[in-house]
Amino acid sequence: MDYKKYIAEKIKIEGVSAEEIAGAIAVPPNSDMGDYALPCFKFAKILRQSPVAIAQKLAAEIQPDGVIAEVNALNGYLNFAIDKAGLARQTLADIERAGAQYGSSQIGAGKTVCIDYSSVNVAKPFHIGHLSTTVIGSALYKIYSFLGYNVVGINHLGDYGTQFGKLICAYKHWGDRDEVEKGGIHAINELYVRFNSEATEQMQAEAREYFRLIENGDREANELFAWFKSLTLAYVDKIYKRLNVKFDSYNGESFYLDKMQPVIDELKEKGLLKVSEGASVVDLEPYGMPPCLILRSDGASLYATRDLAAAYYRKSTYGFDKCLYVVAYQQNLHFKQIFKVLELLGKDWAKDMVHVAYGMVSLEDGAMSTRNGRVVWLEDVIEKCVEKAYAVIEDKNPNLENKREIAEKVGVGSVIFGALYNNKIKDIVFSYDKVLSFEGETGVYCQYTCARANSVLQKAKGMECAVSENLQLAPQEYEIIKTLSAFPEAVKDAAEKYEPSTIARYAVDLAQKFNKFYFECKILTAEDGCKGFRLQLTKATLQTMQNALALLGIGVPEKM
RNA sequence: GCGCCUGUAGCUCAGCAGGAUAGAGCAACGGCCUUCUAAGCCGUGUGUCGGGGGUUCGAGUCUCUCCAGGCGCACCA
Repeated sequence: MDYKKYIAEKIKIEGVSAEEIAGAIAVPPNSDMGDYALPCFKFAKILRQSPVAIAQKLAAEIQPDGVIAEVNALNGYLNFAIDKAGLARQTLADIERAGAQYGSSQIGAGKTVCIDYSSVNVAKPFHIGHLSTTVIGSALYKIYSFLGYNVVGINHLGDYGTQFGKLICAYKHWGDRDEVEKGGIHAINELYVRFNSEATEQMQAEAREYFRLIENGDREANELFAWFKSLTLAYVDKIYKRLNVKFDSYNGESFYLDKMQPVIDELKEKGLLKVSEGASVVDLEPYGMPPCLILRSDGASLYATRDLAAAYYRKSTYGFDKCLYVVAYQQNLHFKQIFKVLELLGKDWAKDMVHVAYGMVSLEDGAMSTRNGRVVWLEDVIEKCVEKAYAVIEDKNPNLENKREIAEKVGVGSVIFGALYNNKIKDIVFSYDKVLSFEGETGVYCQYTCARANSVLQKAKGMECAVSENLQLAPQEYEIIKTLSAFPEAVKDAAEKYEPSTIARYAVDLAQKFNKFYFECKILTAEDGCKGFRLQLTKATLQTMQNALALLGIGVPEKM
């Protein structure tokens, strides 16, 4: 139920619509002032009365009913307290009925969203710099699906470029089939790194030739390249499985090679393509941007060309209503240019393209650098977190069954949660101290809260679960109810802002409120009617927490 | 130089399309396990919300300007 709307309809102010009033309604800073408030200051001019007088007058006009329990005027604010027991019954019933679907909706029914995320490069192992795009994109995938959208997850593979000529060259000189087969992506990456530090002029020339061979369909070169690609995919797939991430398409850059010409032709037809300094560009000067490079002076395509072709393909194949690119903010300009070019091409769907930009990851001693070996591999981070989780279980709960399985959920959850907890635009300085911290505002804290709730519910099996007729809510209970009832809104908010951290923050908030309740109100030893309510409250909290964490790709162990 | 982003407690960050005394976690110190998992709970302290103008009844939130940091700005992706 939309309380703001309900309250707004009760308030009559001449010349002000119910919608405007609903929009003005805020939440008081302190819950003992009420649940909703209408500041009356802006009506003072229209009504030619003081805000204090307006609030008092309105308070006298509104009769409490089954929904609004109390109306008060205070310092120019009109405060509303809603019927707590009513909200509690409604919320618990909603959660009971919807279960794992609580918080979902059908607002996206019939609409399609494409999300481009993770987009790994062939032959490059995952490092922590790839974590943000992967988990943010994945969370958005789950959030939009939850809201009823048809979602297409796209891993826009970096599988085209001169670096693959270098890679083949390096392999031909120094590589060994068995070693690469055994070492997988790290072995390939070593070859590439070695090429960059040791390659002679002669080899550089060879590399260019190999790249040309790939492009011209040479069998051996393409077989080698396909092999490197499959090794890469096998490697990332393992990580994706652990992180609960999936894709519907792995169409990468090379997929669009034969799809660029129509775009280039159209740019020419529409007179958008100009030759400048030998290259073909779209002039964006009138829009305050540098030109968008479409073809190099040697005629080769560029990043932008392939991205335009990909946008065309996605629009025609999926008919998206929205197309998201989860890519770091370094590429702000690139996407602004691409979107502008689409607009100039007359594509009205250019407005549906969104660059979901996020901050950069660096290390405490500066930027990451594969060359200097200053990298933190994602698999190492995950492994360390899982090990730490296992050690903590060994220490605190050594008799648990499935310790490995639980440690996996806790460790992986911790990695994901850490990457999603702050606003995505913030830069991150990676530190093991931080990811390995399992206290406070962490994923582990949320999971632990669930384990507590689960444990109570286990012990309550077979107990009477009825809620008493004259339900009186303790403040701690009401705080939880309010938070639970706000979950659907939090999900929508996260989707609108492309901001999964909203969900992560929500989960911590709910956990904090539950833990306070858990500590201050006994559940199992409460009186019958009260106990029934508290058990349902516990169950609803657990369910909502599971739903929230699931949207982030985080699992919840029953015990830990 | 131009453009975009960031600047809130010692540290890491929240702050709902401006609203009532600015909040969490970490770190520090002090309490709480013979009673529902102490990966927890409670308490103590700190803020020129980067600086300065402006709009407004009201600005951390909007606007202008300055400062600091990050990123980007033609043939890489």
